[in-house]
Amino acid sequence: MPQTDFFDMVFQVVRLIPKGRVTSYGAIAAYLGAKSSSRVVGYAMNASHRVKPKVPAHRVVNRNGQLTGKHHFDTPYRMQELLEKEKIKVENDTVVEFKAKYWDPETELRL
DNA sequence: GTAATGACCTTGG
DNA sequence: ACCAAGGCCATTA
Repeated sequence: MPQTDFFDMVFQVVRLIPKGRVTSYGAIAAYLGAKSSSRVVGYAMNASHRVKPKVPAHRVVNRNGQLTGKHHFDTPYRMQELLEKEKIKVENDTVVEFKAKYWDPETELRL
């Protein structure tokens, strides 16, 4: 499978996201050193379904905190359900208190 | 092989 | 303050 290292790194970071926390594509891209390639991160999520260890893509949202990719899940409700399971409130396809639950790899992982 | 798209973000007018 | 366009990497047609 032509999954490049970029994808793998994205999956790694996404899998490292603590429970009850969310992050944004740009944050992961920035952590990888490619803040401009935030699109690739989103594409990686799309491929996350094919990866062996499924990646918690539901914890990844855009900079606005909106569940833009919920439509790409098995069902549009799946993402919200998973988020609610993590004690993350979601309203109007948007994470409530997003900034409060925001998890920045550069700040948390980098230390 | 070229062209277009995509779960985005940043910058310019 | 708002609207528009560009850029990045990989995949698919």
